[in-house]
Amino acid sequence: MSTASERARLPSIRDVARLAGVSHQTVSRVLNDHPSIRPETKAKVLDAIAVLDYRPNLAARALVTSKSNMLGILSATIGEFGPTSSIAGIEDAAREEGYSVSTLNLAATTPEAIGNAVRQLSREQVDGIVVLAPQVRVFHVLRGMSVDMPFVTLQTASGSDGVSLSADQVAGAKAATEHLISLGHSDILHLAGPQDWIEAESRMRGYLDGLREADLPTFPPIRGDWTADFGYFAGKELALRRDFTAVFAANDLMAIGLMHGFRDSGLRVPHDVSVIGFDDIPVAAHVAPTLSTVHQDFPELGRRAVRILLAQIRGEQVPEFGPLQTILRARESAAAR
Amino acid sequence: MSTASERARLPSIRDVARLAGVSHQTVSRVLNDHPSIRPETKAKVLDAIAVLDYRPNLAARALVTSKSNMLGILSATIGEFGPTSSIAGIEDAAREEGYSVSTLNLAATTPEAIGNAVRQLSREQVDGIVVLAPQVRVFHVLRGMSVDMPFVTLQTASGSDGVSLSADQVAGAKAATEHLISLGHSDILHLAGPQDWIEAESRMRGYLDGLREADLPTFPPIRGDWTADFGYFAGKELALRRDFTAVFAANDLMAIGLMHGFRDSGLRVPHDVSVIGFDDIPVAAHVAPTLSTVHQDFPELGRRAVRILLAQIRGEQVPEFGPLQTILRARESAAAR
DNA sequence: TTGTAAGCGTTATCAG
DNA sequence: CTGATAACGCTTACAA
Repeated sequence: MSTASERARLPSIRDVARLAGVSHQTVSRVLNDHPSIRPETKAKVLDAIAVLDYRPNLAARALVTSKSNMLGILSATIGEFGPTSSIAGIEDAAREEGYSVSTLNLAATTPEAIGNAVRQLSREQVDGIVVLAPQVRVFHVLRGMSVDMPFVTLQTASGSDGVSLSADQVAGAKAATEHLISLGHSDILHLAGPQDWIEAESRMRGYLDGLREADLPTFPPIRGDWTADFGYFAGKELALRRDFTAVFAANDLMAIGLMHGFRDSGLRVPHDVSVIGFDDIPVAAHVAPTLSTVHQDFPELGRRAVRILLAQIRGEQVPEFGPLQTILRARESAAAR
Repeated sequence: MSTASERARLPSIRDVARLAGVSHQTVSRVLNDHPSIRPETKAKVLDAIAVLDYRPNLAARALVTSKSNMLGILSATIGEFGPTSSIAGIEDAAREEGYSVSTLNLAATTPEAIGNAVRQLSREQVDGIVVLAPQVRVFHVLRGMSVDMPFVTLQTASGSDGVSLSADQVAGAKAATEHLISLGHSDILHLAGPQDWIEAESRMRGYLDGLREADLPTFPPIRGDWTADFGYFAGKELALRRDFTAVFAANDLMAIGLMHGFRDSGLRVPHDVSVIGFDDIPVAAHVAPTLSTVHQDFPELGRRAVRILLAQIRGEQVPEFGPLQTILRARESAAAR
C-alpha cells in the first residue's frame, strides 16, 4: 500500500529530454513554442512528453520567471449575489487565459487587514489582483498604499481612474426611480445601502437625480445593511408613517424584506405601496408579488475585469469598456397608483 | 516614473543574511523555527527581516519542498447558495491555517473535464483538494481515476468512505416530511432535484422514509433542476391535478417558484396546499408566505472539510465528525389542513 | 537549430 | 549552534 509520502518523483524536463534524445533545453523550447525548432525534433519531444505524462512544474517556472500565472481575488463581501456571480465570471475568464485564481476573503476592512491581504497575495506571487471590495474605505486604502502590482477594482465609482469598472449603477437607479414616477408616484422613499458602500452611493445618487429632474421632493434615505432582515424592520417602521406611495430599495434582498414588513403591517404591495429593488436575484421573478427590479450582468463584469487586468499585466493596450448596461425589469411590485 | 517591468528585485534570504552578518542558512532556520538557534542570533535575523521588509518567496519554497501550502477547490456548481456558502467556510478555515486557496470551476462534469481539472490543480501543486461536486458521476470519476493527492468531497453520500462529509440530508428531508404529516397531510408530493445529484437522492430518500414509516402513500417524485423557474412550471402543472395537499421541494428556490406557480393557478399556500423547502436561503423567512424549510450550516461544512483535509495532508489522525445537524424551520407555508 | 552553463530563492544534508 | 554545499525544475543567456 502506498502512502502519500512515498509518492514517486514526477517526471522532469530532463527525463523528457533523455527519452527524446535531446537536451533539456530543447524540451523547454518546445514547451514555450520557441519558433526555431525542427518539426521532427519537436515531434520526438512531444512524444516523450505524452509517454511520461509530463507536466511542467509551475513553482519552478514561477521561481525563475517571477510570474505565477495566477490572479488574486481580494473580496470583502459576505457572499452576496452580485459579487459571487462576478467571481464566477472572473474565474472562468482567468482559466480561459491560462491563469489560475487565488481567492482571499477579507474579514475586516481595516487598513491593516487590507494591507495584510495584499501582502499575502503578493507573497503568493499573483500577477495581478481583482479587488471586489465595494466599500469606499477599501478603495481609499488601496490607493494610498501603492500596491506593487497591477490591480483592478470591481463595482466602484465608474470612471474614477481607468482601473475600476462597474455597471452603470447611477443610470440603473435613475431608471428605477423614473419607472416609479411614470407610474404616477410622487412621494418616493429610498432604502439605501450602508454608508460606506460605493454602490450604495451610486444608487442613491440615481434616486436623487431621478427625483430632481422630475421636480419631485426627495426624502432623506434610510440607511440599510443590504439584508432582508433589515428590510423587514424598515417596512414595519415605515408602515407607521404614510407620507409616501413608493419605495426604491437599493437591493432585492432589502426589497423583499421590506414587502414582508409592509405585509405584516397590513399594507398591500403594490396596492398601497409600490416597491422596486435592484440586482434581479433569481427569486425576484417569483416572490409575491413578483419584484420589479434592475438587472445587471455580474459575470460579464468579472470577465471584463480580467481582460483589463491581463492587458495591464502584459503591457498591452488596456481595453476601454463603456459602462455596463443595466436593464429595468418591470414586474408586479410596482404599479400605477 | 517606474513601470511594473522595472520593479526592483525583492530582498532574498541572502540579503537578510548579509545584513544580519550570518549565513543564509541561519536565516532559513529562523524562518522555520528551528529549535537550536541562539536567541541573540535569532534577534539579529528578525531585525534584518524587519528592516528589509523581507518576505519569503513561496515559489522557491514550493519548488524545494514540493508542497505549496495551497488548497484547491474543485467546484461543479453554478453559484447556488449552499456550495457558495461552503466555499466561504473553506477559504476562511484554510487561510487560518496558513493555506491559500485556488478555486477551479468545472464547466462540464464529463470525465475528461474532471480529469483536466484535477491535473490542472495538481500542476499548481496544491497540497489537497476539496471537491464540491455534488453530482454522482463526478464522485465516481474521481474514485476511478485515483487522484494522486489527498482530497475530500463535500455534500456527497454520508459515510461512504471517510473522505466525504455532508449535513444529514436524509434526516433533514425526513423531518420536513414528518412536519407535513404532523400537520395532517397524507398526500404529499416531492419536487426532487436532478437525477444525478447526490443530495437530490438523499432528500428523496428522506421523503420516502418519512412516508413509509407513517404508512402513507408515496408518489413518483417530479424531477426538477433546482431553479425557481422550474418550480414555477411545476406549480402550474401540478395545479391541474389535485390529488395532493402538500409538497416537499428539494430546495428553497424550487419551493418559491412552486408557490408562484400555485398562486398563478389560483391555489393558495398554505390554505389549499402546503409547501416546504430545503436550505433556508436568506429570503426564505421573508417571501409570502414565509417559507418553511430545513436549515443547514454550509460554512461549517466547509470548515470541517478543511480540517479533515489538513489532517490527511499532515498525516495526523483524521477527525471524526458526526453528520452535521439540520434544523427544521417551521414557517407559514406549511400549515394544518 | 541545438547544446552548455548559470542562476532564480529556498530547504536539506553534512560538516564543523 | 552555525556554516558550506548541493539540490529542487525550470528559463535565460551565450556558444556551437
